[in-house]
Amino acid sequence: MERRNTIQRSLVAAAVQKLDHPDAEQVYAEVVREHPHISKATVYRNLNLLAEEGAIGKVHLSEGADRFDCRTGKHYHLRCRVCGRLFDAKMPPLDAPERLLGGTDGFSVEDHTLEFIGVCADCQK
Amino acid sequence: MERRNTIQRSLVAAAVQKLDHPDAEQVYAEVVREHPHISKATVYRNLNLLAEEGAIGKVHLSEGADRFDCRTGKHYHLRCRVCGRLFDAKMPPLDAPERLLGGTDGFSVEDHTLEFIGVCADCQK
DNA sequence: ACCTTATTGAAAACAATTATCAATTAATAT
DNA sequence: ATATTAATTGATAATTGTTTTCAATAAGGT
Repeated sequence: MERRNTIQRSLVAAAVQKLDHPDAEQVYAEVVREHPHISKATVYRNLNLLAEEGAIGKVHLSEGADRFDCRTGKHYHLRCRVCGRLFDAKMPPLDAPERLLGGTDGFSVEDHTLEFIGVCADCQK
Repeated sequence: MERRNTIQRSLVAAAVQKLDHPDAEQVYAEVVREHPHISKATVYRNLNLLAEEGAIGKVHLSEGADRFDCRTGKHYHLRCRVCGRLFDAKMPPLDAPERLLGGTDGFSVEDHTLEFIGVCADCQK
């Protein structure tokens, strides 16, 4: 199952770089301009492949479609509940917040997600 | 639009009390035993109504269907990635974690979600 | 050029949820 | 009790976001 370099794959990767936290639909819209025959399934497939191999990040939110992120290091997001835009939080990842979990009966914490919800500067006007 | 007391609504509420963080499907399965003619749409509608009025909690996770919670106060959850079960975190809600967000360009934070992912005691065996 | 196999495109399948709408029913007034 | 009326229901269709299927295509090595 060695990976091959397809033009579709690099177009998808480039679109994630170019766009700001796009969802799959937006990536498709961007790629289809250069490559009008690409299938939506190919976009989804490649987004997932790229995310699996760590080339991009996949962000699951408390509302709406998944977003994709060219920043790959662990970081949190702020989601504007008005326009839906995502912003990178300028905040270091919490250091082992599971230590705050007093006595969780042998549950072994491997990861956590943290999402901030609010209204962005533009939408406050 | 004043709310009425229907038997369906109270059965849905009772099922959420009885079950442990069920999803809509599980609530339906429970209610349909007593009330075989209930529609799935009615279950979804009432879960959302109850959540809106604060009688139950609705939990959106990073995977799978939404869960419902008879505990209504703000608290976090641990999700077992093996069996999917949800556990209440014995941890006080973070106090204004948005203070850790240095300079977020006028974004006003109203809320946040925090979810722990790992493996529960049972699934570690 | 040839072979093997990953990848593609198109469409269907899928999962979770919401919308539609005529029929029913709870709460209120009569 | 009875009529009124608007919320609610049940059944189904529609939606949204995503994955699966599968025959056809194309990469990359030999």
